[in-house]
Amino acid sequence: MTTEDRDSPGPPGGRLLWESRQRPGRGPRPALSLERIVREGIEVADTEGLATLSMQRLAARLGAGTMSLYRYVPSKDELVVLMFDAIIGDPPATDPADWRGSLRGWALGVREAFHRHPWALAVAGSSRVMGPNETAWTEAALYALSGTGLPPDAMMDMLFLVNGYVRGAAQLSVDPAHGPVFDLTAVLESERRDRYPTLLAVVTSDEVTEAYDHRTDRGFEWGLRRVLDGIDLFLTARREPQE
Amino acid sequence: MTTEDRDSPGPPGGRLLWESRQRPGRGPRPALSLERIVREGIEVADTEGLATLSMQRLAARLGAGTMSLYRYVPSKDELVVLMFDAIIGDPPATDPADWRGSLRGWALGVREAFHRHPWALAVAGSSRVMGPNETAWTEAALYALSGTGLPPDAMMDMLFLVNGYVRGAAQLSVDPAHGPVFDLTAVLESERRDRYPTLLAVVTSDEVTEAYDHRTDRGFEWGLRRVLDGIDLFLTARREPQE
DNA sequence: GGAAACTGCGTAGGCGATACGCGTTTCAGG
DNA sequence: CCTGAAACGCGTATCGCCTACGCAGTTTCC
Repeated sequence: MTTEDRDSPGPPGGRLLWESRQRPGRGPRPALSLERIVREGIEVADTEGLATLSMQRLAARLGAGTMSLYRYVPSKDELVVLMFDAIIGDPPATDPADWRGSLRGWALGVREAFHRHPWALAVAGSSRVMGPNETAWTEAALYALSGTGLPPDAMMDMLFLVNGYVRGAAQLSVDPAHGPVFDLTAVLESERRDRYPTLLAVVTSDEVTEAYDHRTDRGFEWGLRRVLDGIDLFLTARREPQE
Repeated sequence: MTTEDRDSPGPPGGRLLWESRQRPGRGPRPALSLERIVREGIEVADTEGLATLSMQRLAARLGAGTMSLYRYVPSKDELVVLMFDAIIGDPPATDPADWRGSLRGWALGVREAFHRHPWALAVAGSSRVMGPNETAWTEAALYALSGTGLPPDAMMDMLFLVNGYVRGAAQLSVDPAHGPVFDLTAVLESERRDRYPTLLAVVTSDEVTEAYDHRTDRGFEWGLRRVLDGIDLFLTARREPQE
């Protein structure tokens, strides 16, 4: 991380996320717009990484002075949060009658967003105000679960479980810095390599079944199926108390 | 993240992680040691967050000049990676005859480390060279799975699944900035709150079953059990091909 | 025809990482 | 011993970044 971690004492206000902005009549017409700034920020983060995103570079790209951006955004952190909510977008439709299919689509949607915008993973990991879109995703997942008859906190937990898997798996298969996720060269060259016999056997094995590759959608879905199976088992057992 | 996301173009070299360091005879005795610097860095990150960790502050704490640290560490990024491998420590013992119990202990161990050192989550999410300890954890998990008879890549996948859940769940229950993980006040005060009926019903519900609380070990284990159940189901089905 | 409400943005302050080089310490080899 | 090479501590300086402040120009309202 290069320290990209923005973790300030308190999360940003999020006023821009939730309050409706209206332009007052007075004053010159703004040359930029919040939307354009956010869009360009996403573009930079996508192509060159979040770490290289600076207010000066962003302003230059927009043909504006650095400080002009601060007429639209109170701070860089707030901008990043806005970028995050923007790329998350709208959740897919979910159906309480089909929690499994709904959660599957939901999970694939989250994963896709993280794959398209690797920097978003780091943002998701920071404490922040949830934006309208992210909240809508939460709502969609809970709605999908609302047909299961689970108590509220158990629903929340299902969400944590699925969300946890999606995030973790994405983190392992997405590289924020456009490099290899697992760099094992150091291990292989180390004189201590015999401390890791199983790992070396696995890594050097020629036997590669594509179905399991987590960098592919199929690999991701394979793991997701295990998670949903686990949930299913729980729900079934719950419906039929003693067998 | 406040941007904690340190994502530079390439991961740090990791020489210090893997190469055995030996002090040459020449020159004055070092006043500091790599161990002491790493330890103090962890201390700062634990108590004040990774974002507040700067080379100057760290040096001051150690009673040294800022640039003295660079005699021990090539860059701050490398230091952070060393800190990560240090806090991960040694994995618990695992047993191929009991993959489930082993993976459970493994997962709890990872979770505990992340809870003790919240900043480590951000580091784990960045691309980096795996250190000896982290590699040992990987080895331990694969060793636990080596008794299942799965092909190598399927073992890797199991590891991804469990690791994914652990990371994701930790991320959701650990706050890197010592604040509330979910800040819903903005949602509740928003005029758009009726867009999230299920969420609001769940959140405002009085019904709280502690068993599901993911911030507790019990809640975490509850989700973990679903994951392991899913794996178990897969292994069983695999052993009995057509029922 | 002001005054008020905005706008763009130059300037400057403060902090952080770290390259460079100097003076000093220590030891190996003569 | 003595001397030069190897290491060490660290002051200085550069560069990049976020952002507070304030000014000058613009538009609208009364």
